[in-house]
Amino acid sequence: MKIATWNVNSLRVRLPHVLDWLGANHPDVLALQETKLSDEQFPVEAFMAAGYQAVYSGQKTYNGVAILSRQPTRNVIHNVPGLQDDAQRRVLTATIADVRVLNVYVPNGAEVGSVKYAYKLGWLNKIAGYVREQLPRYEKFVMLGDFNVAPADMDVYDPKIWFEKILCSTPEREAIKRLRELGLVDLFRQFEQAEKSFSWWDYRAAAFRRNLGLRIDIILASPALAAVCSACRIDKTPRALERPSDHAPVVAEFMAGAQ
DNA sequence: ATGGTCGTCTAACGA
Repeated sequence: MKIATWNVNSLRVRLPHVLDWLGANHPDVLALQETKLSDEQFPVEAFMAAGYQAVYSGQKTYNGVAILSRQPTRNVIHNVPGLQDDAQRRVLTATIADVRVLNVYVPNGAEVGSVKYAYKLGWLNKIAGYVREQLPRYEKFVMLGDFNVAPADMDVYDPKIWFEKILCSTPEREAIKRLRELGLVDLFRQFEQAEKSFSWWDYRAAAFRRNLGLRIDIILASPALAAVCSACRIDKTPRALERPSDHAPVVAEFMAGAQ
């Protein structure tokens, strides 16, 4: 089984890239963030033709998450306790085969100390409460998406520049640490990885060409699922295409038994 | 160099 996450920064613009990537990689599950589409505009047919079902929680212009899967999705949840009244569509939960999937688009936070930063920390706290309550119910649980947090200095091209800046501040990193303390495992760090492995590069200043990036797209798994994970990698290929998303997909593979 | 680039819509704003 192969499970992936990708912030596409507008599914309308990136649909050709996503379809090409599905064809080349045939993941069982692909969690998307920043679709920026209302539900009526979601390209269900294009994915169906590619062999994928889709569930989605969208809004116009901003945010929007979706889960694509080869097998049917069950028990789809669009809301989280404490975030029911949040108009921002940032979370989607569904079961595929025997895996409970929680797709998140964590708020960016704009700047440390801002109103958006407070919203981000509150949002992370509520999601952690949801995970604490849900995780014991599922042996195979995966929380993945754009976390908008680089968990450690090794996930940042220049930790001095980013010291206590947004995406790297101590309270944000502690929020991620708390998720790990609930038992979730950062699959990427279970394996030997190249130094300076990142999943997001700013569009500006030729950041991708210079590999000035951060690892903010993350796949966290329950212990039972982490135990059968055989690989986790970032696929930089689509970031090098014409008119790319600013994020690259992250892919985790699981040995039979997670099928 | 306190900028730079995208995507949303066509003015700023969010990332």
